[in-house]
Amino acid sequence: MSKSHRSHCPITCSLDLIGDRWTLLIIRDMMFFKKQRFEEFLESAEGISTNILANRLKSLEEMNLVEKLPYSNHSRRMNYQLTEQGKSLRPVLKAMIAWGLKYIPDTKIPDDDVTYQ
Amino acid sequence: MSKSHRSHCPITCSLDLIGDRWTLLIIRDMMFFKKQRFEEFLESAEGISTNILANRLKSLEEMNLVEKLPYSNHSRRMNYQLTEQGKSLRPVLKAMIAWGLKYIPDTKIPDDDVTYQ
DNA sequence: CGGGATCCGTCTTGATACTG
DNA sequence: CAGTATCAAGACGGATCCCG
Repeated sequence: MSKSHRSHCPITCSLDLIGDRWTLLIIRDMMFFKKQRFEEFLESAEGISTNILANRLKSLEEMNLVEKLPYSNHSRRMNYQLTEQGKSLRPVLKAMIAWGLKYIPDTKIPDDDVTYQ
Repeated sequence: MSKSHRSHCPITCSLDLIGDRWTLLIIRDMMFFKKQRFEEFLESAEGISTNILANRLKSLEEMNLVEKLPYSNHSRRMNYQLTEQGKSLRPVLKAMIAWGLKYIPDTKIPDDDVTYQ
């Protein structure tokens, strides 16, 4: 990710940026589950380890898909939030949700939840 | 890819199946560029190596996104074609194309071409 | 305590050479 | 032409440590 582009193809370039097993999961957490903190991503993203998470958050910042803001003046706590460019990935995630729900057995949206909107 | 699911989340599961740097590129070649043969994918998919291509094609077959058909009786040539399930990934690719074109500099659709439809 | 960095063993990926 | 074998490089998981 975030390496030099392999081509001018928008699919190839998109995959260069977000085509791994974790990046879109972190964006999902921010977009649909309103997660904002390191520890929340750790819990939510099915088994990501701390070094990988730190690495992906840094990449996402460098790609301007996410911005890192201090939680308050008196805490080291950080908030990670989607930028406009990050939010614009919603149609991509929605398309994947629709495809997954239709074609992958056992995928579902939790009924007690209004997520994925 | 094609390992056991990490969860019931349709995004996570979709990423388990197609969330790597090559799989969607091969599907792009079949869907938009009408490629069907091993060698065509090798040329088109910006530097994929033969073992990775063979591996991904096998995975795609096992996931029933692609089917492998003999080209003729008297040739070892194989044709790889999208199944209905594979074709149903079009909206995902279209969403990535739209995002890439809008947010990644230097991405473009070749003007002499009517691809990506 | 939150947010990482570092180290290490393992698993995955990939470039290259080779084969039917 | 369409792959397989080999082996090196890199990505990853988990534990541990660190720093404010």
